[in-house]
Amino acid sequence: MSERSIYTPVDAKVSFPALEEALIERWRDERIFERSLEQREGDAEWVFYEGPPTANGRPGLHHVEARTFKDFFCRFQAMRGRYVFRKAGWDCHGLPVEIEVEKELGITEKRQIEEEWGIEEFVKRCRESVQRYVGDWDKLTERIGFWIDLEDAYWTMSPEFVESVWWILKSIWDKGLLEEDFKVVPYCPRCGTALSSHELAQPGAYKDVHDPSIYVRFPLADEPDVALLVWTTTPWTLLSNTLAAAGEDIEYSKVADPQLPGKFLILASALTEKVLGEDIEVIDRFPGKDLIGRSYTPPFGYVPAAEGAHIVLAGDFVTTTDGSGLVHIAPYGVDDMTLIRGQNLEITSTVDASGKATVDPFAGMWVKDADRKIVEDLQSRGLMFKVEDYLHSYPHCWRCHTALLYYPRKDWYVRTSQIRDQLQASNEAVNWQPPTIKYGRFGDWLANNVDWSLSRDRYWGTPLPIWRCEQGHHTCVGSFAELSDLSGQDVSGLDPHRPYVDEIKIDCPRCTATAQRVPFVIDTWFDSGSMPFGQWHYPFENTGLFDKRFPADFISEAIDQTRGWFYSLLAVSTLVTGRSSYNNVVCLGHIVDEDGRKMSKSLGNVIDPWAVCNEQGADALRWLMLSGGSPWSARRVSVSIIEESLRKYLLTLWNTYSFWVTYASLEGFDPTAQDIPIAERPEMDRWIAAELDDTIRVVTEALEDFDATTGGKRLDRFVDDLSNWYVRRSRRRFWRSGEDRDTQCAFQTLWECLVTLSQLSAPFTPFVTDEIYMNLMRPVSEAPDSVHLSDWPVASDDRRDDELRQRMRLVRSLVGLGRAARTDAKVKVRQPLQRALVVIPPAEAGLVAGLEALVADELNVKSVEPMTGIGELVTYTVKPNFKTLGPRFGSRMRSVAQAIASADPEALVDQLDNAGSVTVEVDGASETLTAGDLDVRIEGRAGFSLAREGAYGVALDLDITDELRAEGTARETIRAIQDLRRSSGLAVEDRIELWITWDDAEAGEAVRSHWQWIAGEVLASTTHVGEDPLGDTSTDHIDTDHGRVVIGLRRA
RNA sequence: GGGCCCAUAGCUCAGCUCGGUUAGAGCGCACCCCUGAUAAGGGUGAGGCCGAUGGUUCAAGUCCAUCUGGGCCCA
Repeated sequence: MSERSIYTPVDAKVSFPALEEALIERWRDERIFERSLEQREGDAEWVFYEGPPTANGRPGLHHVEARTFKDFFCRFQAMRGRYVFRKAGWDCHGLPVEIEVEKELGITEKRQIEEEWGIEEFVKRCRESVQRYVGDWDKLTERIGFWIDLEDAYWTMSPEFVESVWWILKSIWDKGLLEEDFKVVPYCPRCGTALSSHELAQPGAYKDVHDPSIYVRFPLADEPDVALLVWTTTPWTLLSNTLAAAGEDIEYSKVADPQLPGKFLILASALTEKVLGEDIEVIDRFPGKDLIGRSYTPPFGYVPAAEGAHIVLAGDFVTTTDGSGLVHIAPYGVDDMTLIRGQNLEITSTVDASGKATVDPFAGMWVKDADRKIVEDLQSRGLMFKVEDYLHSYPHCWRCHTALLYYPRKDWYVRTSQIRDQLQASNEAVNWQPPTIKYGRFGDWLANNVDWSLSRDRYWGTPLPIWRCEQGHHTCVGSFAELSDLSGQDVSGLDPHRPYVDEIKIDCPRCTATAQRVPFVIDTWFDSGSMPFGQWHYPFENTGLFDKRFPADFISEAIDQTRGWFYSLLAVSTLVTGRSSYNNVVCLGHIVDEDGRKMSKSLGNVIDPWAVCNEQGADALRWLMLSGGSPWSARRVSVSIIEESLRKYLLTLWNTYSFWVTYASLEGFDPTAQDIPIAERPEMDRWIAAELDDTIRVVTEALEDFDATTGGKRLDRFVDDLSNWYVRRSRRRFWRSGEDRDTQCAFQTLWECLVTLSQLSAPFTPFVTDEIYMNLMRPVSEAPDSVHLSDWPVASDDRRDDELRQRMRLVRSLVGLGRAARTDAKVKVRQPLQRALVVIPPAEAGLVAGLEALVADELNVKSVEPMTGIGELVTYTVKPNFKTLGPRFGSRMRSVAQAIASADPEALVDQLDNAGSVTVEVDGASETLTAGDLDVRIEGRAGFSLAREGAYGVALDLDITDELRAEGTARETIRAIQDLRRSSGLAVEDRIELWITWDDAEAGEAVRSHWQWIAGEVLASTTHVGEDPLGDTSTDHIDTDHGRVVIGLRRA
């Protein structure tokens, strides 16, 4: 290494994990994140909202995915000059937390909480539970380079956050949209609470289960020999059978009961065969409306006989896809409840809140257990027609996996269905990524919006701030100050959770009776949906900050949040402000394993993010997430896929960087010493600069558009161009003397590319890019202390050169053809050849001008010449260009194609070359076609080896003269010496003493005649031509075309 | 039962918005090359009736319909 080196030597065998950890230290020590914010203070804000995770478990790979995307766009916008405030947040409340604590305490039934532990202790443990893993989250967040303010995170359990939620609820109350109502809700009997519809939308909620499928006889009251054949899969609901429903437009049949001679059954005609088999004696057929209003005898007597009960009603939900076309109605279904209400009937429930039957002889039995008893009971009374097994998908509690019951309860609702239009209007203003979700999954959800079931009969949550007096008056409290006023005591220091808040009594403002808080807490999704307000304790504090940072420019979560956070955010802010709280949302797919299966502990296919960070590094993981395929489709992740992402991009980038630093150190190059304008640099430099410029344009546009993949793909291609074409072609330019202007251009160009590339890649792979940027920029005094403090690169017309890019594309495809020709002829590149003959359409011939030397060098030929006398070597095919001719000729296209096919191709090509256009006869009319209308292709004539593609071709002159063969031998010798240098452990800049002998005169002549060249290439300062190597040298030999050559060398 | 997404090389995925007659990458595989980035790098090649069937069109991987298989969501 030169003493003049100003760059830190680069280890080609880099350990990315170690490098990343060192950078985390540096960023922390030098406050890089804080400074990245400080330097943008006062600039236009770009607002990000963090969807708060529940930190009561360790973060997994899917969390890394979401956090990578969040970080990515924020970093990009920050480099673009925006002030991007990033406040972390934690979702603290809710059933998941309670379940976790229940497990810890060994609680299996809800009542144990109050009876055995007490609410105070239980809630205290919930609070501890959500704090337990925050340290793990913080560590991983830092490790993957997610820059977010963890110090000043919002916690949904903080009194300030709770107060903001109260304020929101009060404003909804004031609009008359917060009400108590009787509704059928999915209810978890184990957790003892109703579940919201978006809790039902959680992954894993629906599971296939086996239930009994039973057909029961409901004898008609006035015709006891005839029974309605009623179908249900929940026998326990028969205990409170209230009504039956039929489809008005469905045809029904009266058939002989195959089990009871002399009796009859009624069921839908379409289902008779399915239910009864083939031997059916049909007595009568009639439309469903004939059944409406008829009375029947219910299977049980628990529901009191009343006017309007136990009759058949019309139900538009009745279908003939399953069952019998006759549906039993009990208050355990949404449709059911509507019918029962319509009859003004009392609701009779035979099941209690823990899912146990309340009527003898079934009292105390868990309903699913009671099913069997009920079936037996019906059988003994001759009412049971048939019992089958029914496999269907049924909702379960997403946390405790208990099968849910649909249960009528009094609960508190937010009347979101009344503002459905507003919700849809809010959504209208949101930009969704991918766009299909906007009117698809999410739009449908809004269009079918149902009221938000808000209250939860639980302990750990934001308490519903509604106080009820003995008269039944309700008072909604919107702040702690208001509660202090109403209660006559200062509650400002109070923990606003159960059980403390339950002890605060107020005087009812309407009747002065004592009022007590209703015992509910609220759906935790309402908390997270309130974070735009709650994170600032709005409107009690920070109103200025809120105004500046509402709505968000960007949020991102996985697709399962469509009905979770994406909905709760939109709904809460629409309720409060009338608009959406986010403008852009990037929706991510799930992480699945290599085989497309979900990652789960039971399958043992979970990838631990820490293991990946320690083995491959966070950059590799981030790069894969951001650049590998559509983010919203399920993403297959495996260790080998991550390793591939590492090798393909990061290592190539690193090698290129390492190459530059190695030679810049050797040559003592200073990128700031001299600035040669782009226009004055060689074509190769102008080409890569043009590619760089295009990359800036494409990446910037893609990232502005929330499209990480397109940006990543462009960077990937640029790195490939840079490493595998620019550096490969320019290598020698880096090892001449430092004064040479061409060398200066090369160093400068590659330096610029690497610096800009490090900036463009910085949001993707923040670690390695900072390492590269810093080492390259260190000599530049005014450079910022991190790539993340630098400004995003701007495209420039100085660098832009689309024509040069096109020319290089052409050259590279000619080189590819030349290589194919060599492979075909089995002549290795090391053997020089005299000529390459190229075929290019005349219109494009000019494009190659000036780049022939490049092609020649790459193909190791002495010259590149246009092929003449082509006619003898190739045949032409001329095809129509359908893209231009199709629209012009429409249905006549077929005739045009025929005319072209039947014309003589050589003549057409001649005409084109001479006149620039051709004339063909189409259906009697003359049509003029230009070069663009025709697609000319060539084929090699038989017996001549030619690599060709479309209208391009390359042929090689395979005549190897003695001279060429000698040069090939010399080259072979050089390669062998270089090999020996390396295997002897010499450094690239070491000079050597070289011995060389041979046992063949021709080989000797080949070596002698190229001796200067050989010695120069291998840095031989002392040479012994024709002498046997001494004993202490490294030796090797090569078998050339001529004969054996022996070489020996040692450090000079 | 309804809605949405997906189906392209052995594997992982582009391309489909806006139809054009020769469908692209990477991995893997075969063969080969390069050697002053070297426990790296590169090239060439084989490998596809673009899930199936109909339809629209001069022309369909691309648009439409139906179906099959997989996934997600809802009832």
